Amino acid sequence: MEKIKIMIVDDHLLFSQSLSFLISTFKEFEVCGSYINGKEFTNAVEAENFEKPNIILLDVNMPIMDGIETMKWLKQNHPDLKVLALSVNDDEETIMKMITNGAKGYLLKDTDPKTFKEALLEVYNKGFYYTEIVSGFLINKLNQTENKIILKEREVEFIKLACTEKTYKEIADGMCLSPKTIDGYRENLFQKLELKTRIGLVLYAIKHKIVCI
Amino acid sequence: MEKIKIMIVDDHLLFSQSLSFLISTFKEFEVCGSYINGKEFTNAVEAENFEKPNIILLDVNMPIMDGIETMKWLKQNHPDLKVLALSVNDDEETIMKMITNGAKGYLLKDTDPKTFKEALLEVYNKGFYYTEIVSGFLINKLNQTENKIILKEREVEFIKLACTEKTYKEIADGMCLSPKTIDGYRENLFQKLELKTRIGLVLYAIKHKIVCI
DNA sequence: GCAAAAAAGGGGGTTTTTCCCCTTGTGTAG
DNA sequence: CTACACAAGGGGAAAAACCCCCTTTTTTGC
Repeated sequence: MEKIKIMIVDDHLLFSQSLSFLISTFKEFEVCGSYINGKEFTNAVEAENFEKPNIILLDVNMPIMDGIETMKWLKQNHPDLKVLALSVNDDEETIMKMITNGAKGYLLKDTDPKTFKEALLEVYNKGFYYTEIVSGFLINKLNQTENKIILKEREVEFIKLACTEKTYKEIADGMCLSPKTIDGYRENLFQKLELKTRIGLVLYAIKHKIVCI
Repeated sequence: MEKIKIMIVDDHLLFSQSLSFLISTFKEFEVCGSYINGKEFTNAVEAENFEKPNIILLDVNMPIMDGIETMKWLKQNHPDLKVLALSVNDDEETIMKMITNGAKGYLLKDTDPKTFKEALLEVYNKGFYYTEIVSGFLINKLNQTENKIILKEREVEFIKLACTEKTYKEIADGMCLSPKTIDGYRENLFQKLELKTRIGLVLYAIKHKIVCI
């Protein structure tokens, strides 16, 4: 019987190499490659001699090209490749981004090896594996009546500058706009995000990873 | 030849179990136990039938009782146990906290298995293993001429409130102080932390984990 | 294809908050 | 005795926040 081929994309070498050993103890699977970030992985996919794995284990937090970017790229270029996301992040936003970009499942790294193996088998056989946490999020996404907040590029730019010690005047200069326009951006965002002060905006930005500190 | 006994404390089951396999491929070592947080580990240490490992691999980010707390407990109760910290965090504060509390080394999880094995051997033989990143921090700690910033309890209280949408007047009410006293706290902190605005204070607080978001 | 709507940029003016400097009283530890 | 942290306050300038208003372009809905 031919083994199911697994590929690992994770920047934590200690983890990916160790995980290889764990997988090698499962008789149904074998690891056919591992990469330390999305860039290395996508480059490999583009190579001539690339042999498709059955499942890709994709980490979310990676340098250079992270899991979400990689997922987007795969959606565009190789939507047939099956990805099981593997991460420590359990926040809704990250999980939903991975799922909506085509990940077939999302496992936390504190999953026990038995469940992990089950997930691999399900992804291979049924095509997906959704844990309770993921399906929970999917359900209340449906009940949310599509009220998701979309920030425009220019707004994001403004938010990033608002998360510094700059005054609004300085921000205006930085964005080549009149301070009055900046005034408008602020008012708009305060209303849209239900905030009252710039402090709130900063907290919102950090919470939603618009800026990283 | 008797093998060197390794104990793993990490909440990421997938990682700790996988790491066990990796270690089992090293002929000099064997894993003699693993725990999913500091509490489980310290309980085990207290147990009658506890057999001391030669090296403890300790994760920093864990629920219930994290690496730093565990390190403090070990320093108090079992300073003879050798700990090699293993984490994804590479910020100076975390690393220094682990080292000053007695960790014999601090490895990042993106270390390659070869270096990892070297580190284990060095900790066992020489008693410590400091990577460049750690010794770098140690050196500029020495050059810092002990100017570390100590925040008083009341100041921390103020900072926490400053990281909300409250006005200074509301903060004053919350702390049962005059707004003018609050003014003093702010001025003091701005000078002490080299900040100019409340935004800066918020960013500082988040960066130094005074508040969590 | 055209109107309506939404997005992007700007203006004037007011109130509130923030920020900064400087002073005063009060315990208290050296 | 005095230096020092802590609490409180005054005055004033500068930002920030909050109003209502305007034009122009781009997008979108029949």
